Order: sequence, then structure tokens, then C-alpha cells
Amino acid sequence: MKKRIIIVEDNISIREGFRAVLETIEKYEVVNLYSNVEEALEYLDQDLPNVVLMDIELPGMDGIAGTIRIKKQYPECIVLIITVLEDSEKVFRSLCAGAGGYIVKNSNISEIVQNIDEALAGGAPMSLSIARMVVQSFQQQQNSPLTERETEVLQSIAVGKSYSKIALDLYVSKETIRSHIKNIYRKLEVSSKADAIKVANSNKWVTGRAL
Amino acid sequence: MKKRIIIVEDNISIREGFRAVLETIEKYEVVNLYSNVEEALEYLDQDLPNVVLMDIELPGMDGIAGTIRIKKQYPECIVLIITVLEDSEKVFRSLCAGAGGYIVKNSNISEIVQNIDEALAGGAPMSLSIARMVVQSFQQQQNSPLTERETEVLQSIAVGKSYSKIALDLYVSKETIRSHIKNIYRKLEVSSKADAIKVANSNKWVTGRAL
DNA sequence: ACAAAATCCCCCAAAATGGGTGATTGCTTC
DNA sequence: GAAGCAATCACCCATTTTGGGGGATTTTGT
Repeated sequence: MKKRIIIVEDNISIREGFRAVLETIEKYEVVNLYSNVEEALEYLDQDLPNVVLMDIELPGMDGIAGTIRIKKQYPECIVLIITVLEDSEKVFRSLCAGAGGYIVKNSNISEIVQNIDEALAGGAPMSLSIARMVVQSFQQQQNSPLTERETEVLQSIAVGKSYSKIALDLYVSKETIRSHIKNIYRKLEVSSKADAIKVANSNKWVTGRAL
Repeated sequence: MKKRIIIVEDNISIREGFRAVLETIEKYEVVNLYSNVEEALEYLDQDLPNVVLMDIELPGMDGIAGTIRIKKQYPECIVLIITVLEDSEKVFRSLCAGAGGYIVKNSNISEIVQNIDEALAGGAPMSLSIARMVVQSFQQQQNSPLTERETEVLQSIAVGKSYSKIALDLYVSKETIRSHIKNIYRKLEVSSKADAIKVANSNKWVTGRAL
């Protein structure tokens, strides 16, 4: 069974370039090409693609919003983002939206085919630098101004615990937690939970993730 | 300049196997072998490794704790986890600890070398299935019992915002937020922010990450 | 037309929060 | 040994937040 592919890309030469490349591959079938997400969504029920190659910068709805819509209708469908630049913000938002991987625009045939096959095989094709970004997103920063204990407290704050609950969990008095919080606020120059979480999160002094 | 490598692995045949393989490669130098983390840490200042191949299951201190120690002393040092099984819990904890990638135990020579070179080049070597796990960790679950709006509200709760702040951000009344919260609590069968975050986080109905 | 979702309002009491001003005990570091 | 930091705990105070009731209206999708 041929894998059904659609391409959503506003630049005609890139769009046709990908088509030309993919049509030489026996196991793929390029069922349709679109220059915007809106149109692609309209014909999704007919196209029933296994793979969508999606540009991220598009007129109207962008590729990230498009990915969300497609995954909502067809969770099994694999969306691969076509990109030139590797903007960390966009990478993470794409992944959250359900993108299965990244294809660099000026890849050669074998790289493209390899990426698509990898995605179909259940992998997450992406360049070294994107993989690094993703892995680094898990890693905590070392040079935090906070002490270990303070980090521990802030981490608890970040998962919504109250001072009392944290005190119980760490086997200390509620007042101790309050002291730590005061010190944290002073060091981070904030004066509320939300701000502290925001600062610590953006500097990756806490994991942000409940593990 | 040869890349200095140490191996921390309690199974002698795997340890010697890796050594034998790596010693055939001109650009690597296996400076030492250890059967436990404690010993490896002791000689870290002499060994000054560029790469550590670290088993995850070890007597005494485990590979994850070891990774944390090593990265604390030498953040530039790349720790690659040697593993047979791909336990999602361990994978994420390793990455948070600072691991640079995963090497499967029964890899062949070229795969191992490729993985190490990839790590040294700034990539994040890992198998298809691990890459998929990592990418999926970014993706939200589709079958959430919460509506879009409720998810939005819970997401805000998860980053520490107060009802008032959320109301401002979403341009609605505080009472509306309260209504949503009540519905969220009812659906998730909880009765506090912390519990709601915990449930939503473990089911990945919210991102958990401040993007 | 019906159900679900989203919006808003009031009451109430308990809990949590933020800011202040302290103190004591250890452990490094100079 | 003094100075500094980390971690612990205490009490005061006012304000905000939260959670649980009770409603209500409007919009939206099917």
C-alpha cells in the first residue's frame, strides 16, 4: 500500500520540488499540494494522508495551528514540519502541536526519504541541532542563584502545592517554607508564585515537568 | 587530540566488550574502566574524560545519580547511557540528569562510534523508540475530558496564576474562571489546584512546561 | 430543539499568601 | 575567631485566594 502524502507549502518551487522528489519514490503517492492550511483542511477527508509535509510560515493559519487541527481529526496522521531555520520557540510549539519531526528544506532526496521512513517507522526524525535542543529542554541549569533547598521548595510551588503541603512533604515547619519563599522572591526579584515560576522556568532552574 | 573515554559498567563482559571495540578506533582513548560510580568519581580529576559511557543499573549509586555528580563537576563532559531496556521513567530522569544520549548495549561497532561522534558533534544520539518517547512527551493527549477552555484555564493554574490573573488574561470575569475550575474539579474528581495539576499532568492534558 | 459549553452573579468561611522583624544552629571561608 | 550563608523556626498583620454552595444567561454545535 502506497503511503499517501500531502504537502502544505506556500512557496511554489519548494512545493513542486518536494513533489518531484517524492513522486520518484515507488512507495509514496503525493495525493495533493496546497499553498495554505485552510485549503488542505477542507480536503482532508478526501486526501486521507498518511503523512503531511507542512511548512511553518504560511499565509493565514500557520503550520502549528494547522498541525493541531489535523492531529485533532486524524491523530494517526504524521505531520512533518518543513523548515529552514531552527527557532527553538517554534520547534517546541510544533512538537506540542503533535509534529512528528523536522525536515530541512534543502535536504537531498535520500535524506528526505529517510526522514519520512523514519517517521513512519515510529521515530522522530530531526537534525542534530534540534535533537540537542529537545534533549537540553530536559536538563536543568547549573548556575541557579537558588540553593538546593530553595530549588526544592520552588519545584513544589511549581506543581501547585501549598506552603503547608510542602512543609509536610519536607518535614519542616510551614514558617521555614515561608522563609525559603521570601529568600527565593528576593533572589529572583519577584513577589508572587506565578512570577517566581515564570522566572525559574524560563531559566530552567526547575524542571517544569512533574516527574 | 584523542577523545578520552571512561566506561562505568558492572558487567565485565559488556565493559571489556566496549573497551575492545573503542580501542580499535584511532580517535578514542579509553582511559579507565570502572564497575561502579563511586570509584569513577574518585578518579574523575585524573581521568578528565570527554565522554563517559554509563550503565544505568549499578550496585551502589545508580547511573542517574552518577550522571548528576559528573555533570556537576564537569558540565562539558558528555555522559552516554548504556542500556538494554528503554524504560520511559529512566529515560526522562537520565535526560534531566544531563545525559547526552542513549547507546543500546548490543550495538555493533559502527553504531557505537556513530553514536559517540554524534554526541561529540552536539547531537543527541538515541534510538528511534527513545526519540519517539521524548517527542511524545511534548505532545498533549487528545482524549481529555476537559473542554478547550477548561484546558486553557487549567494550564494557567499549572503555571501558578491566580483566578484573578487568569480572568484578566482571558478577558472574562473571575466568576467565570471559578465556574470552569468547579467543572474541572468535578471532571477530574479532585478538590485542589495541586491535585488537578497532578492528574492533568500525569495524563498529559496540559503541557506542564511553560512555553 | 436539545445538550453542552461558556459566561456571569452572590454568599460564606477557611486557607493561603506576602511583608515585616526577628532568632538559632551549623558549616565554610577568610 | 569573625563574617557569611544556609537552613531552621516564630509571631504579627492585612489582604487575597480558594473551595463549596446556590443560581442564571447566552452561545454553540448537532
